[in-house]
Amino acid sequence: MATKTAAPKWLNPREMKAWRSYIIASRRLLEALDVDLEGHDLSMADYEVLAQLSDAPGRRLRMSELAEIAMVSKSRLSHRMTVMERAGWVRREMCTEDRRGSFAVMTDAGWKAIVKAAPSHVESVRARYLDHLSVKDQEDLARIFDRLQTELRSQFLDESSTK
Amino acid sequence: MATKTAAPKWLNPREMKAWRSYIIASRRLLEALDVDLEGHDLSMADYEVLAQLSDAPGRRLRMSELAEIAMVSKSRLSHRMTVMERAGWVRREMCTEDRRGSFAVMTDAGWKAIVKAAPSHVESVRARYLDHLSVKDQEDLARIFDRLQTELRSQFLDESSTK
DNA sequence: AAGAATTGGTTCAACTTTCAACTAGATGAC
DNA sequence: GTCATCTAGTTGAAAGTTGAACCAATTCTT
Repeated sequence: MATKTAAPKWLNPREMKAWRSYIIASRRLLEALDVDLEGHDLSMADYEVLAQLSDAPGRRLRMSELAEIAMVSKSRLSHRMTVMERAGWVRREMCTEDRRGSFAVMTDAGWKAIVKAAPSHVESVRARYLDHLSVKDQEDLARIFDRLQTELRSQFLDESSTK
Repeated sequence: MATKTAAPKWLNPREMKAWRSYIIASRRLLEALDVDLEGHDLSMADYEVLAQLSDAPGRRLRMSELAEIAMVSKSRLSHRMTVMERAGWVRREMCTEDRRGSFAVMTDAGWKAIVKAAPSHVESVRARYLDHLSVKDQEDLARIFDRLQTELRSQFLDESSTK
């Protein structure tokens, strides 16, 4: 791992603040958002799965694709699907083109559930996060975290190829 | 819940970007940091517990205090402690002043483990996060997330009093 | 066209987290 | 002092998550 200039071992106060305040606020924020969703019997992760599915054409997606865009493991998606299937929000359908595969399909009840939950979730994102940011803050954060994401992805690709 | 001006129901593109890029990058970041720590048989949560404990005078803290500052539930701390106790990193000690209570105490082995893990974790925080931020970014993030945390805490206090 | 390697998805077992119940000691009211 | 209430911490069961093993279908190689 080549570093341009040898980085000091520990974090200086500025770095420390940038790190700690981010990590602590994020924990609290995620926690608050999760609590806010509880009223709809949803976790953030399940919400994300349903939201992605509801956005897909025909409200159906291949399992792996859904896992990918909702950022959950295949195994986890499989488990959550059986739970949400029991709740009547989704169902699985055989995939005829590739008979290993299956589709996750959102039911009407699932659609109703997400349509019902969405406004309150959005309100919650506002109240917990966006409302405390200026327009400039929002733009800064978008820029910063976009870059971060790009870097992380390229690191990930590097690591999985060289390893 | 009084809003100054009625907020539109959905997020505009700028808000959406500020939200999505933050949440996605954060997920990836946390994931990467956790993977980096795996080599030391630690999760971020356990690392945090040990780090806080190692900072405490005498490397000992009351269980509830440790739970508080490491941001984990009492129950969870209790369970993790028994795991880490088995690993020989910590031990519990009776508290004589308040005989309901107990102390979490870091052992020498635990101290060695955290001292060994810390530099690589710091390096990981740099490589995954700090290195991609300008000094200005760092200052902005510190300011933004500090404010966020303050707001979230005051919301939390409000909600638990009025509820 | 046969076998090897890959992919899509599920399942099992181990482990972690949560929630509610519980024990035991401390505190407060009267 | 005694009864109620509160607090510290643990426990056990249920639910959630992970990762490896697995099955079946597909694709690649030759």
